[in-house]
Amino acid sequence: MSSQAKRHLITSAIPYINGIKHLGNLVGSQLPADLFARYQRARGAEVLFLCATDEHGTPAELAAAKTGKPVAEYCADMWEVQAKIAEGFGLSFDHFGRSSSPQNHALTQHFAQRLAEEGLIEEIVTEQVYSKADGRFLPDRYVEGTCPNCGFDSARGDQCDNCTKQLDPTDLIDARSTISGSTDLEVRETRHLFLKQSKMRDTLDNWINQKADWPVLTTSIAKKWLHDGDGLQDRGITRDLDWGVPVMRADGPWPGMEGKVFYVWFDAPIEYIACAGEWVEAGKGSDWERWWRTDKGADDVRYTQFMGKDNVPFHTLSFPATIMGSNEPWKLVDYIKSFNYLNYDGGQFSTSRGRGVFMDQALEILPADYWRWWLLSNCPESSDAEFTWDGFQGGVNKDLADVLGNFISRVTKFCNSKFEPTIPAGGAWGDREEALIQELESRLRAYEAHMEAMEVRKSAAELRAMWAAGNEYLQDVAPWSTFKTDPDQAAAQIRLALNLIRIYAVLSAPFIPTAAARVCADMNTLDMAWPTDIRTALTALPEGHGFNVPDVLFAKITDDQVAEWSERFAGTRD
RNA sequence: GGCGCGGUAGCUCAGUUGGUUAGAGCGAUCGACUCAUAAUCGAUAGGUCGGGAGUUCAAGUCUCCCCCACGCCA
Repeated sequence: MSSQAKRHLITSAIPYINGIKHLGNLVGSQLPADLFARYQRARGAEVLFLCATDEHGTPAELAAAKTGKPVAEYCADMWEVQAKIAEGFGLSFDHFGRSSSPQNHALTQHFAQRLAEEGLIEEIVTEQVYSKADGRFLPDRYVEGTCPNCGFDSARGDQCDNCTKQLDPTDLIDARSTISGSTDLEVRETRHLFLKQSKMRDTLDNWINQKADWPVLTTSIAKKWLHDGDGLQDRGITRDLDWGVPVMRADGPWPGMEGKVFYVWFDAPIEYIACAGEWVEAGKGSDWERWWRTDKGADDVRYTQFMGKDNVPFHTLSFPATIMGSNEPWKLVDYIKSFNYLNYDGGQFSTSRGRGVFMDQALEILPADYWRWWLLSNCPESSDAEFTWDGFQGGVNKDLADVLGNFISRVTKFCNSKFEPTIPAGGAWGDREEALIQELESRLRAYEAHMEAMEVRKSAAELRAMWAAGNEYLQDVAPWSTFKTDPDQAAAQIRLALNLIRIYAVLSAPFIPTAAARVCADMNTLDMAWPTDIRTALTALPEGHGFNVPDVLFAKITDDQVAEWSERFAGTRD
């Protein structure tokens, strides 16, 4: 890749503060983003990898109320929880921020003012359901009642789940608040700010049309929203809530907007930028504008976003509309990598039903690398993917335990028993070694190209093939046989194999960082240099270099465990 | 209902701008080896590429219709 960028800004879709995410959420954004960030760092690029919690909105308020905590405290606590779990999965964020940060408040208000100055904000009076008992306006989906169409008694204000008819809250018969159950509701007028996305439509359309190299999933969703029906619609960017960024201009109050906050979809993506400011405030960096302002050094940055398909409209349209509409030199995204959904054993993961494996539970039962490997090597790239316990057990046991783990085990133990726990001297390479080098060189180039292109599954397959090549080599040259007649030749063979272990650790680290670090520790080396030239890299550990014979690197998942876990995580199915 | 993504070996999936006998991993069967986490390596079997029509010298790969699954509908 001659055009390889040297500076990478990478963001993962920011998870909502309300609760712990499941494996489908993880594999749809944070995990592949981490893979890419780790790979780029390993290749020597300068990387700023950012993520945060998305904290505003009604669901957070309600979740906090349920726990009896003030919403700010609830969010602070849940941020801790999510940050700790992210750390457990080895997600190497340079900073894990919060959309409720002062930086985001300031930037959100700044963008709103800029958009207003550019004529892209319109004030519109709308009608909203107000609950006197709750003392608040209710979002459509928090109003329930009987569907006027089919008679279903739990139809929501936005749609009836029974007959799928789209509704207006005022259509409902015997409407009630889902928060308190109160039927003391009334329709009140309220004034809100709308972002005039429709004025940006042609600009966005032209921009998307230039992105021929983006995943079809990304562009098809964007184009659908641009061209479907009447085209891109203006969107309300404010709400009648307490918890959020107050609707103000950067330089003062916004008359008529007192007591209102910006809607979560407006402030959440701005947190990508604000997070860089938090990164500086946390003392981890010194100049965030160098990453985000093309007039201040960010013109050579390549910015890549990772997200699930449900987030694509915001990232292809709404957020770019905010950025472009500001008419300021902010860095626009260069590439949007989007993912489909991961299903759980024939159905969807379900938070409400406790169906499927959630991030905290996953870490309780197995090391992060097991999940990282399987999720990434089976990630929902071209279509929805399926998690099954059989598939997970088979994949992990075969790839990690048998192919990689056992290779390390057989090589180190053989060396230890026939020689010493030291890289043995003697012998020389021949044709078989040359053939192996050729194969690895060729596979490594393919691996690099796939990683650069964020072809996650293909990258994993290529990496695995490199692991397998080591086993093929060993089987061919059979050092256990050559040792009997020509110990020097066996020494040369096992010396190569021991060096291969270090190379595998380096190449595999983006996928399985913890195991890779452990292997390097066992091999007694700090040399994590990318093996650009395989031939040279195969001599990195010199003759006489001592190592520790490692314990089992990946214990296998047993049938009993699978039986127990499939029962435990099945949830309450109907 | 509209739109979107798919429907390729038992399973999970690759298949570039249409071009010789449709590929991989797992699983299965057989064999080799015995250093290793009963691991590894090799070989074999297995597909009328959802169905139908069409364009073309040539279609999994383009066009139209239909069927099925999943998702979205602000």
